[in-house]
Amino acid sequence: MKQLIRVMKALSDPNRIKVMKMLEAKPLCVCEITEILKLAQSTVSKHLKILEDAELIDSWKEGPWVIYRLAKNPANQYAKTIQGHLGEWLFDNPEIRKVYRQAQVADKQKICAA
Amino acid sequence: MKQLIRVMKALSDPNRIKVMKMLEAKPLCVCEITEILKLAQSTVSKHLKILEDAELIDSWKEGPWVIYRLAKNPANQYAKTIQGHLGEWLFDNPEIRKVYRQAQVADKQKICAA
DNA sequence: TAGCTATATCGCCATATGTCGATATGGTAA
DNA sequence: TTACCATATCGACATATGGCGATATAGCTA
Repeated sequence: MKQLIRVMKALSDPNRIKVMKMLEAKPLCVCEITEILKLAQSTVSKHLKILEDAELIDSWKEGPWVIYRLAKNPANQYAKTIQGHLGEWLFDNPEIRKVYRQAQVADKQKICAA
Repeated sequence: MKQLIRVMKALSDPNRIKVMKMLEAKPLCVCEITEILKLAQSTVSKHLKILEDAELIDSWKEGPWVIYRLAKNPANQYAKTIQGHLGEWLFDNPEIRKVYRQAQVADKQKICAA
């Protein structure tokens, strides 16, 4: 039950939902997500940890960045199922469409190390 | 997005998850749920309101009782989808199995007006 | 080594949430 | 009407959550 609640809690926040939808566009580094959400970097880092703990996303290092993406085939069945549905949800939401489009064109070379 | 978050928040609490699974056994009145969860009646009432606001359950009056059941075909697509999955989840969880069995045999004639 | 960049963690604060007991509401029975 | 029962709402409390700025960590580059 803890695993299920972790997933539900993780998706109980609008900014974390936005992150999930942004990552559908493409994998992103923390500074890109921070720029799009207009939150403090520490806040974004915390959100990402919550999503990662729920197995909804995963990450790897790439040069100076930590890149996050939607988790591929999570062991957590709840994460896997809900993540699948999320992919079909919310595209009619203007706020979501906006961050999704921003994610599509995000360029870490330009955003980071400004 | 608010609707989705309402559903996710509603299912972010172990006692509310238990209520959902108990209602899979059969519709129950508030005093039966209160007895099984061993919580204050006011607490149970609040949990039920949260689940009902998310369209995961609905209710009707029947004699002295208010009976709650899993919502049939909720207009809220998120509620509908997640409710469907919940029906297949967590039966391997001992805590859930316990309250499920208690719900199956609950008898409001015996529990209420003790 | 020193300094810079990206990210994570820490400490704090305001608000949200889960819990309870007490009280209000609504219906039924005497 | 009065009394009682089931349920809902209220007010208070402790804990959880989301936000921030400051600081720590890790890797790269000069």
